[in-house]
Amino acid sequence: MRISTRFSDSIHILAFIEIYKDIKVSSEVIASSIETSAVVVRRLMGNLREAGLLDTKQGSAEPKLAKDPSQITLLDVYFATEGNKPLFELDKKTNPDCIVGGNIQEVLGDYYEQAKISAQRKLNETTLKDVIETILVKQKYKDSQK
Amino acid sequence: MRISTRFSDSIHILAFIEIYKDIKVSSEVIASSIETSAVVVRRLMGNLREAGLLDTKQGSAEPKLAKDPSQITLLDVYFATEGNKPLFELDKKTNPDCIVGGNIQEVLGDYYEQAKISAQRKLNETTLKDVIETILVKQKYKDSQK
DNA sequence: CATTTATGTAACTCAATAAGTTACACGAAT
DNA sequence: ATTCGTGTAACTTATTGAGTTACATAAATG
Repeated sequence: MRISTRFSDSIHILAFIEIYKDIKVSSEVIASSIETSAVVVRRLMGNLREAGLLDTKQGSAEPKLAKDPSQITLLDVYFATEGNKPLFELDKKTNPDCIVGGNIQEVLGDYYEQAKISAQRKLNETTLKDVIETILVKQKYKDSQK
Repeated sequence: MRISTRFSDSIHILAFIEIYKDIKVSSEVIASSIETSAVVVRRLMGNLREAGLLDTKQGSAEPKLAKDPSQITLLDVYFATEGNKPLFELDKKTNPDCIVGGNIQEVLGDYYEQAKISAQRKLNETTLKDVIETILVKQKYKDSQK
């Protein structure tokens, strides 16, 4: 299983907006930090807006977090970008006339759900505030090494 | 993130082999339970063999589990099929000259690792024996409803 | 208030990858 | 010896995420 870079990129976007909240921040500028295109950034910002995590206004380069960073968890961002997609893929169909094929999907589905919930619970323990603080601490250390 | 059907299919294969251990089981037969092709099944069986979970012999339709079903966890199968691929994708590169871009990969990597371990721990709690038993119980219930 | 700047979004291309197919060498069973 | 089955390489196809182009519309600016 693999979670696409959309998730990482969305966290990146939110962290960037919060850290640089005092200056103008266009999708172009954010894109250059992620090293992707501005359109991709805008698309992701659209998801974050729909999820109620971000406020944006067309035409104005002034995105704002819709909540305090301490109230946004990685799980919130996960749902905003990945929705309710399953973490583990089940087959579309297996042979219903076979004992194994006829039952395994349901059985595995239950176990997968447990593993997924477990991962999500962990993501829910970390807030955007934690991420930002850790980024700033790391940067401070780098600066002190120069 | 999404784990491919290879994982589900591999568990399916192992469960099938164990349940039908008294009769001849060719890749063709297993494929018809999964509703896929025999070559795909053989490829997966190759992975399981490499991981030390399955014994197969070229030419003979008699695959055997290499361990007792109670000693094979879903995590073992996970590693056999998915290896050590990350659960969450990080960007290949972000702008090192930006405070956010220069630090976020390392920061997120740490949090991702925690979530991944959490999911894996859950997968490690379930054995092939559990899966097989649950399949058989479900089947028994279905049969009793006829 | 006209011009510039920026967002929001649709439509398309491109690349990566999982799944499925064909082909065939080689081992095992009969 | 012939048939059956595995192991594997090489190819095709489908899906999907990422990136691009284009443009309508909203806000900022001088």
